[in-house]
Amino acid sequence: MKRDSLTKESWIAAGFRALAAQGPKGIQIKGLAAELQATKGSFYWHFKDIAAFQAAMLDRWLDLAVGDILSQVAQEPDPAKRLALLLQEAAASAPEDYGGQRIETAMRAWALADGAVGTQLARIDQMRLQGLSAVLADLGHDDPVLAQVIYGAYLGLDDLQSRQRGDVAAGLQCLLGLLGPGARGQ
Amino acid sequence: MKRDSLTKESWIAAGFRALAAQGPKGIQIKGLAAELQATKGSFYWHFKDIAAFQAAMLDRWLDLAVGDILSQVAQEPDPAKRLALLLQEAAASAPEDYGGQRIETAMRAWALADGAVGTQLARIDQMRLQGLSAVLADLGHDDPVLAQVIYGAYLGLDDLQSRQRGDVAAGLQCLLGLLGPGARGQ
DNA sequence: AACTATCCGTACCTTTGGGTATGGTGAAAG
DNA sequence: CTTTCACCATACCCAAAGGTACGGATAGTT
Repeated sequence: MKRDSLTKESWIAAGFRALAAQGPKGIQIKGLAAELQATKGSFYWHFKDIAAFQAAMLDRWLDLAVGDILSQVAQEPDPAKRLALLLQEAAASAPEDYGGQRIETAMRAWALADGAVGTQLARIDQMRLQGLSAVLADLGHDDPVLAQVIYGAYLGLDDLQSRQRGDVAAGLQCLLGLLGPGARGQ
Repeated sequence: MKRDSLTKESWIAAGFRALAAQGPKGIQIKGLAAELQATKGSFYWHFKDIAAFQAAMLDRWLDLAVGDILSQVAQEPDPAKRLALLLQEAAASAPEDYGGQRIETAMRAWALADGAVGTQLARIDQMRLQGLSAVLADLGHDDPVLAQVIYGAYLGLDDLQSRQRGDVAAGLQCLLGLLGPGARGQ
């Protein structure tokens, strides 16, 4: 292998960075190549076309978004601490090389304009909701809508506070306070 | 005036419809002209260029998103009913000619990729949050974060449930239930 | 009837981005 | 030293989209 050769991962990471910075229109070969100081020749060596590249990004995204978070959380014995750990892990953003904090919102925006992205997003949301529902059930909350409310509030707060003042942690703390003393695992 | 002549509003409405259906990339002259059964000649008669068209959409959007909703809500004497009325008006989607239910999410996605849209969205969010905060203050909730939580939950639920099962109304009902009996104005 | 302003269709230019073909370069194997 | 293969640069084609110039059609005006 040559010393300075790029990998699929290099291109995928650049794709996430461009998506986070410029939206879906940022995912274009010439732009990514410029940032990687390469040309389209390299891109078409690693990927058949743009569609294949997008599919690779979606595969990678599932790892970044869910990964082994849920299994890690499941190992925490105390239900209340499980909830806190879950929300903490959810707030942990992707690595800076992969778009950092803004990648979550950017992917959700991309999902609106592309069916394949939407399908993958539906899978990820469903996994997260299932994990959150399980934790809430252990805390005695059996309303299936509650998980959607908490997760939805997290998503909405993240979107809101990218333009308004405030921080997501305080919002979630406020919401958990409404659930009663039993849920505040600290 | 000729009998079948298009107006600025015709193009703007078509722009919102295309945005709601295909995302920001749907806003392109040829496509809009095809739906209006016209050509680019008409577009460039009504608008200087794409940037001017986008600016006109943003102006129109502020009317659609806020309009006289807040002043209408302010005329309701009962604070609890004010909250219910506010959330009800928020759930009322834009006219179908202007993208209907999906336009809100589509605009928020567009805001991520375009600074001017983001600025206008910040204005709209700020007006809505101020109105919601005022109603909540009348109900005795003085936590300034609470308005962000409720509004954020509404936004997040709307996004979530476009791909998952559930309805926004049930989610908001669940959230308001946590606020205590005083807030359930029905 | 002639004139004018409004409104829009058509033809054309230019840029941009996806995609392909092909040749070149360095590292490692023989 | 030569061959091979992984990796990439260059040049080119093509389709699509923004933008411009100009002419034609229609309604109202004088």
